[in-house]
Amino acid sequence: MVSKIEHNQRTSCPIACGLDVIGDHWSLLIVRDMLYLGRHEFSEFVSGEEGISTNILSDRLQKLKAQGIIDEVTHPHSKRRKLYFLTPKGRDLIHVLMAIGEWSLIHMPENAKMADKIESLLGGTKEEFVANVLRELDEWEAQYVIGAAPREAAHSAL
Amino acid sequence: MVSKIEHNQRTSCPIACGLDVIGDHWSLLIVRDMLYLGRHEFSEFVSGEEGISTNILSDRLQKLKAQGIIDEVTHPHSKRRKLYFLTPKGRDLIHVLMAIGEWSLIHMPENAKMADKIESLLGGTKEEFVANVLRELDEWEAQYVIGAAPREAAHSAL
DNA sequence: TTTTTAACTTGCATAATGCAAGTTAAAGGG
DNA sequence: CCCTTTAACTTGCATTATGCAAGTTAAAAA
Repeated sequence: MVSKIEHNQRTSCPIACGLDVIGDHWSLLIVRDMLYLGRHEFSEFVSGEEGISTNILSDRLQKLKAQGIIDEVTHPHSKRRKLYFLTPKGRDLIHVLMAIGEWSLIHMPENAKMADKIESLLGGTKEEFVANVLRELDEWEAQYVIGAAPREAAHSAL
Repeated sequence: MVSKIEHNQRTSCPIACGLDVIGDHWSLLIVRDMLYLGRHEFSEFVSGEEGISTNILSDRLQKLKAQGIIDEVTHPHSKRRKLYFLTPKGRDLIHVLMAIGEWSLIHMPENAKMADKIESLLGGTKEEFVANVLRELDEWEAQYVIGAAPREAAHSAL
């Protein structure tokens, strides 16, 4: 697979294509931060407990933006701060993250435990959980992202 | 995240835990080969169009086995050949692969196209597709893996 | 017995990562 | 206005992972 820098697909396989974009250790953790943990700023990602270093974070944010997975606006209170948020394409990664989380909880229960923040969102069914997460994002975006209309899930195919 | 060699968890987050095990470029492609493409031998993985090199393949097979995601038996026709197959834990990664594939087909349609082999398995609903894939694996295992009873999916939680 | 072949190793060059220490420009405070 | 702080990056450099080609080993085939 080699360099994710160039984002040149090696194969037309959907799985290989997807992995070329999100198949590294940090990208999906950043998406997780935005999706589940309410993080939106550079400093919030840095202070996550996995300890990403600033050069890698900077690099990944750039690549995720280039791929249309995230976007950014300047913080309303300060021009030197940025607020990152998921595009519809990025939001749809929730299904990938759910699958990974579910797999870990089932097959590595001794290691994996749910964060309190996430557990509190667990209302009932998986669908309700997804809806809760996306609604939270909508509310946040309505407040911070200018001109952001409530988004609808793109999901339907396959 | 650093070394996947030591498999030491950095976090109890299910997503981070999962990514520690399968969050590299090659592991999920190997699982894909076994799950969707009917590949079971070292040489078959090597000849895949993504072009994994033999040292990496050797390393990943070892790690996947150590994680209980795959297992191996010696080929019935030859003691120097091995047949690799997915454990129930490995099979359950089908949900992760489905999510990634689906995401790619929706959000990167210009790059991602389904393999013929996979397309032919697409009967109707997603559930039927999963069932078809798993049934194929059962049939293969019944033939090659001694003492392998038909497995049932572990999926239910979350 | 000699030659193939499958499945690995090994060595070495290149690329990606981690870590610490800058850098730059906006905010805030006096 | 000037000095300090801070957010978001860069840069340099050591460490680690990856890619590639060339072995190695032991079982099969000829």
